[in-house]
Amino acid sequence: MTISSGGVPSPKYQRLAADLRRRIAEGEWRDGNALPVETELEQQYGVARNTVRLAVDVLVNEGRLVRLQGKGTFLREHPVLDHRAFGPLLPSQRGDGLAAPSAVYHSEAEQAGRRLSAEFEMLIVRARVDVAERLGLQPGEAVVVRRQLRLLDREPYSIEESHYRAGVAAGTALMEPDPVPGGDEAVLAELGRVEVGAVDQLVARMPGPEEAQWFQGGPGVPLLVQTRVTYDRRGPVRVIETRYSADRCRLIYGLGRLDARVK
Amino acid sequence: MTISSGGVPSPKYQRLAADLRRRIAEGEWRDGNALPVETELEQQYGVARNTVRLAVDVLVNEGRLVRLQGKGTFLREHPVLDHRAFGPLLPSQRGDGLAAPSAVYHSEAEQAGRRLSAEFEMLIVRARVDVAERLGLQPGEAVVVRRQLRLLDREPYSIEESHYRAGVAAGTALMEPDPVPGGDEAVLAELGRVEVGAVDQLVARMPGPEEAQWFQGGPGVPLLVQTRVTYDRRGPVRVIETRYSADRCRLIYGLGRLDARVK
DNA sequence: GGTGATTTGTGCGTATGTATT
DNA sequence: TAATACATACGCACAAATCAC
Repeated sequence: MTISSGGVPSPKYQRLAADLRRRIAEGEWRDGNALPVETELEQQYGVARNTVRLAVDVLVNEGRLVRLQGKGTFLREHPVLDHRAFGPLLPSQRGDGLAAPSAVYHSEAEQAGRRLSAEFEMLIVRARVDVAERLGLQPGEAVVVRRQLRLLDREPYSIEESHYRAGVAAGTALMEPDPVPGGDEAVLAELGRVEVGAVDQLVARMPGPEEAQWFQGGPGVPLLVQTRVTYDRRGPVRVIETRYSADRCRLIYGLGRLDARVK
Repeated sequence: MTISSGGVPSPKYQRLAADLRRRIAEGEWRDGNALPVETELEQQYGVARNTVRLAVDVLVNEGRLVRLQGKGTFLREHPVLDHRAFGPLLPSQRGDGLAAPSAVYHSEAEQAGRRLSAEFEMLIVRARVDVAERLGLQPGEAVVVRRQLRLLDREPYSIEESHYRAGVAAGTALMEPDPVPGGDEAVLAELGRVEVGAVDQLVARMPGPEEAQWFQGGPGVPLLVQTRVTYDRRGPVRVIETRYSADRCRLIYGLGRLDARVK
């Protein structure tokens, strides 16, 4: 073991993990270069391959390393795209700070030199209990879910699902299995339901198996989940749940008066 | 193998993990009961102990299970406490929606029947590059960091760090190694620096080793990190970075007009 | 296009350590 | 103290994906 095993009586694989962290921080294996292969790490540290794998597992689950079968082990890349979830928009963008039509997403990405695309789905399902509660529905009542699967530079970025009470969507373009040009907000406005407020709830958690499969993030990449309930003067209008791959997204909220500096 | 290995040619440990997920979802091992011990799972599924551990590893890193040496393997508990990061406060609370004095935290916890405590530290350090940038400082300039380590029912909940430019804090109570009664906002107000706006940036990531040690969450529990830059009319005032253990916290933002329903 | 070498993935077995009960 | 249960560590073999030739 070339690792200082002096005062710290911790297990080998943990010391090994700590040493790899140090070497990463010091800049070995910059950019896209691979780490030494497992057999070489065995020899460098004089441990069994199993121990090497345990150590690398730790860093993988911290989101620092990615293993690719047949290729090697690499530093995880973190190309982030900011998304302004609320607040003053750039002059070139429409909206009052609350609504974030698809166009806003795309212009954010464009200005960062990235490309955002989306697939659309519409489905009618029984409301999840938490959705039903927020919309004031009976448990098990039907809701229309309009889903956008967003890709950033071809890679999974977010899943956005708008939940509408069936009665609201009935007979409108919201029942069509296609995105509404101008955004769902336009349809709501025609119905006289202009969203003037919202409550956002933010949580982070690890993806479940289906989510992990879609997001392709692998272990160590949490999801950032934003659950927005929008309101007009009559009450709740819709629930918008957006799940972001946390290594690709930062959510921005502009709050209060920002006349001085908008950053 | 009692698992249906029919159409799915995935590895044993992954099928085993999927089966454990199913059994968890179906309610075996409710409340605080332990899962079968590893040797029993070996026999139930007819695999090596190593394979059992690989499968359980998956669920541990998804945040679903916790392993306790000498005791067993258990479902992870998720007692969450909402924290209102912005928006209309309850009538019993002071504040304009922007500032969140410690008193607010405590009353939130109290109303949920939980108890929140905090330890305080003050330190003077060179500004991190991102903090320096946001405060408009030269790289490496000194900042005063006022840190609150918050515990919820005796368990680690959050780390909040306010970063002040040294020039701002000099000669004020902000240099004292104790919390300011009434909150740091009171001191800023005396200096004529009333915070009127803020920009929040939200990200989720896995904890580093020191963070993991403090939060005691183990693998599978991400952090939710809120980085707030507050502004008065002259410019940025301070950077407040708050790291939450994601399994114990939900952040709430009230946005726009919420006269109708405040939930 | 294919073949073999490389590299990580999966799976088995065994032994011993450490914390809890 | 003894038994239980997870943690650490070694070893081996073969599979699957990738890459260089």
